[in-house]
Amino acid sequence: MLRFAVSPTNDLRLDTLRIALYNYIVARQRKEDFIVRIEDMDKEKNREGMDDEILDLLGLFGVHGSQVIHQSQNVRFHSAMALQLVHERKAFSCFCSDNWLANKREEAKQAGKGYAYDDACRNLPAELIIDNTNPFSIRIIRPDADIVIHDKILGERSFTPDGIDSFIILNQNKTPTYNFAVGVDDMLSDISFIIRSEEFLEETPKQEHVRNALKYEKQIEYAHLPVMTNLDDAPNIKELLKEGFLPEAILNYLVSIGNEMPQEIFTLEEAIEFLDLETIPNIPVSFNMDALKEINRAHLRGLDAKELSRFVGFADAEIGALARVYLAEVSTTKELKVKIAPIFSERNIPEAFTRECTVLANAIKEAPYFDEYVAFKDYVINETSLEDDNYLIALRLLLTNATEGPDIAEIYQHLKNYIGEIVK
RNA sequence: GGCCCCGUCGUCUAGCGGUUAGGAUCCAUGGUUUUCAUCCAUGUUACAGGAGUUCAAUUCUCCUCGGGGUCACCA
Repeated sequence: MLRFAVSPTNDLRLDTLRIALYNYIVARQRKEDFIVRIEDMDKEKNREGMDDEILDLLGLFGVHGSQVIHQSQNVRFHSAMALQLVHERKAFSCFCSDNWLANKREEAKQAGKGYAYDDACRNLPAELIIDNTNPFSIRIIRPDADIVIHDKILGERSFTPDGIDSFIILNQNKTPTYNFAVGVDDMLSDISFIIRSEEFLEETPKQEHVRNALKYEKQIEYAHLPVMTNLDDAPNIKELLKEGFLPEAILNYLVSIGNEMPQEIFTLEEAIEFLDLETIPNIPVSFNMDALKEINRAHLRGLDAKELSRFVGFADAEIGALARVYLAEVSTTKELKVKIAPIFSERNIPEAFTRECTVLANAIKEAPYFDEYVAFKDYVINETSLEDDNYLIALRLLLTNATEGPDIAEIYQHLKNYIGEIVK
């Protein structure tokens, strides 16, 4: 069982989607189930409806969970297991105040050392606990030996007890903390393989520690993907879709970034066939709009002509083929629309070309049908006896409503049946 | 600051002890296309720095410098 865990507090980001895709792809490779877990423990930050929005977006990318779990539904299990740990003296009540802990942290910083809780409350006598009316949290007792993680990408990593620390598993209000909830939930869902961003690497041994304390024996496999940087001013998924990027192109980009695949352009099904976590180098990746555009362009080129035409507001294979010609210079459906729409709109002829255009238009209206551009061009030139380069620009203006663009002969091939419509 | 990771053309990268250090892109030049663009050809450009180990280091080790991550009663 693999899972994608996401909190419904913010719009789905590219790096988060990347993690979802990897988990889904590997689940399919291993022929295991895949679930989505909504980590909705922070009631303050949760955004209404965000969970459904995220699920809808995942669906666009072909990612479907066999079930959707809301973490908040598991709180009774979290509480029960925390209680069990307290009974077994693997966890203890901590009465340390926020201020006091903050001071400790500051002291450690001044001393140039890493901070770890000093276990001050670990061995409080029972009577001190019973009589204490102060609020308290529950901490799990730190492990007494290093915890070693075997990672498909990073290899073997070990973590010291100090680094793992006697961390809090239940807040003062007795809600479970992140690492405890996640550690328990992955156990409850029988998760076998976890792929996540390397920025969460330090959390992994803590969650392992929780499961060890609960005597859970199944070994979960890990792959920590190199972090994706440069995302602060990168567009989010919804914006990219609006800009005219295809989901399959975004998927292609996110799976190929920092990961040498046997071919540059691939589909989800091909990714399932080719992806090999073991060959991913441990190097941070950064978002690159140009690379994404290039991949989007390739996916648009691969579309069936009629399908492509729908993205620019038509349902006509010929116009789709025309749009494909324009992919030489643009890379999103939105940009494509900007190129195609004027062709079928009223002409906007610059002053300098009005004479040529009028003459040419009259000739074209009288012209018979020509299958080839060269014959068409020779005919109208001959009829109008215009000279020098200007007539070419004028002709382009009449045909496309623009002074520049791709090879006009190629454009004519797809436009020749519409000449009567567009040259008036 | 502690701990961890990373450093190859301007950019994205291949490389896993012996390579003329390869590709893509950008840039420049030439050519095709009676315009622009496309397309084709050619060319310039890189192992962060310093010590080791070795017959041999871009590759292994250490140090310096640079970049990133992480150190919550948030998830």
